[in-house]
Amino acid sequence: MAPYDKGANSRADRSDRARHPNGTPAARSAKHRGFRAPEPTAPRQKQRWDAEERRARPSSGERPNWEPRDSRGSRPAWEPRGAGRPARGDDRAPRSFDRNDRSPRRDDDRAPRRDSGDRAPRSFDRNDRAPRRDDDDRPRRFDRDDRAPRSFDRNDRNDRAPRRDNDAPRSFNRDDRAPRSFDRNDRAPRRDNDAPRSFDRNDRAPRRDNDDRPRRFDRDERAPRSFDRNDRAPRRDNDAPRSFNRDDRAPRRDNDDRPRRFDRDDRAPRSFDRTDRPTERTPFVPADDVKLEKLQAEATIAADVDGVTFGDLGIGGNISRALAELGAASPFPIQAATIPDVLAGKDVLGRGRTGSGKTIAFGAPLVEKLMEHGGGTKRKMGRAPRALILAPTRELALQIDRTVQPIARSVGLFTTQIYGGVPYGRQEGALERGVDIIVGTPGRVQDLLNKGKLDLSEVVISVLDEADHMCDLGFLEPVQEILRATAEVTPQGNRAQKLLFSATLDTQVAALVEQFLHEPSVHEVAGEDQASSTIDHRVLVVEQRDKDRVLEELVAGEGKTIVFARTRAYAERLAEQFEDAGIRATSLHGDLNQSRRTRNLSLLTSGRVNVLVATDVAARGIHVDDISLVVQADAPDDYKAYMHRSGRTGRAGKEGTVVTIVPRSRRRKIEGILEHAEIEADLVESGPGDRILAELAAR
DNA sequence: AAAAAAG
Repeated sequence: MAPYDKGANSRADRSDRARHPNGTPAARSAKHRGFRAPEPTAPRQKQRWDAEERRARPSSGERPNWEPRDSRGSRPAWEPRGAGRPARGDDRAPRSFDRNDRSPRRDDDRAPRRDSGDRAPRSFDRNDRAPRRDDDDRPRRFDRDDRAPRSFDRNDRNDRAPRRDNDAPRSFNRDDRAPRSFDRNDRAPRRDNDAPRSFDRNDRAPRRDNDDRPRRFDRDERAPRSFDRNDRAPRRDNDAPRSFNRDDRAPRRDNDDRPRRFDRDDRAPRSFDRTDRPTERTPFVPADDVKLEKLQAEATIAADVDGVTFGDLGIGGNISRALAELGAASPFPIQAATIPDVLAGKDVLGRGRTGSGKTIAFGAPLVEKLMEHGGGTKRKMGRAPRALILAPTRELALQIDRTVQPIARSVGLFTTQIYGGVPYGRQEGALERGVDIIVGTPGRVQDLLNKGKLDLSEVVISVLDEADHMCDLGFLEPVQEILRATAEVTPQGNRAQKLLFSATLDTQVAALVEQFLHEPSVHEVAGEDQASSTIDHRVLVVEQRDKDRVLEELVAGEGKTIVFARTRAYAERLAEQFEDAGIRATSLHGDLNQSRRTRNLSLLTSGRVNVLVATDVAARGIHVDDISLVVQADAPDDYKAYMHRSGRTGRAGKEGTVVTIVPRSRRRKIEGILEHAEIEADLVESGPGDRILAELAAR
């Protein structure tokens, strides 16, 4: 579709549906995007500002579409903006499409993040960068934050009893590990840095407690690991194997905590699993009896990375500076854990929730690696790409490119997005001109591959984000075909690399691992579980006939809310119902054309609407700052879905609430999911008008 | 069973 261009968009949009009544103007106006800079300081004000601006402006471009969705929509004032996009800043949006999409991105979001300060700077850059997409960058920062929280608590956990967990896949228990931190210091030598390391990390995030929770039980168990650790002093683990015995984890939580700490150090020792890592590296053992779920992995504790710099990990100066601009001044645990192995040419499995720095964990070393072996072909017209990054949704692919592109550009490499729903022209043109890194979704990549427009024979590094999801029916075959089309060895004769990342990486990836990976190292970050977090989980048992009214009361609050529905039709219906009720809401699902999807997501990130009703297309990886409430209008299919959906809130150590609505008949199912996810939540019967609804909505 | 991913 024409959608691309802005102008086009507008037209397209209308056609799409007029659904959105909001009337919104699209004007995200520059401000948002452009603005990012300000963020730190006073984000909110800006938003308001935006709103005003929007109203003021006529919309030129974008928004036109919106128009009032149907009649009904008389949109509240807010929407009226219709602003168009003016040039500049926001404008970015206009730019390309893709970009645009991105637009939504972040800026806004990020802003909040931590250091604002830092970011600020970037902002400017952005402009310059223009070319690139820049935006992306920023986002990262945030991520960082999120993670942070973890830390300390850990110890506490010990007490907790051993959870069971195991079962569950959760495997990761990250949390548990939490403890780590501090210890680290003790450890002394640790990497060089150690000294330095300090806790900064901590700062980041205080990690949250979360950890704790989950961890609870297990922790203890894990303890064992520890031992070894000590020995290791030097850590860095890399070598050492971060230890992880994920398996151990099983118990997950608990253990972690405590142990972790030690472990870290020890880890090395630990060995069992990983231990060797390098050497031994246990072959990823999938399954076996235990479900793979728990892949064993070496765990990295936040403390371990204190004081470590990207340079220490082997990342060059240009890339390190690009990362700093993105807000990643120093590596997060998952990055410190995987970067060395990726640079060493190994296949890597990384478990880390999005926003925990996963994108940089594979993006930075990928670019560094390309520089190494790539050399000469750089910038040659028509050169074939040498790296490929696949994601399950277009929005996630765009988000990843926003981060990877600036990193690549810092060393003269180019990325291009290859995803569906948009015209082929731009993508084919980029391929003809020659690019170094492809970031996209399976469908379009496979399409261009079969059309002979995309040559993957020189791809020596392939990344699968949300890898477990990429192994689902429907995704697996295209992914296998794509990976088969990539190179087996590098020009230097080394094995081409495959990197698999996901917050819920489990044995589901066994098929791909066995077919395409060679002795992969497995990494995870202790105490980083999704479960762990500052998220308050609630389950409301509601009569089917009262469901819609209950939902309306829940989303009536001021905070940003994402409502997950099982089907596209229900998501659309709820969005319309909310709008009719005077609530600024929009939707995101596969029935919308890409320009609309991009726009609607940006409406939420920019604050033009505070309720987004989506299908699971928005469950994984999407970063939107400050989501205070996640409502599951329909219970998730499994614990993974629960973890990914709930992970949209509680980021950066902020408070977050997840409310799941279930009919009485689904009580058992949701209880099973919560247990599997190692999340504790009380089930409460509720109905329209209950005070609890207003209380949850007010957060 | 649904959703996502090519059109």
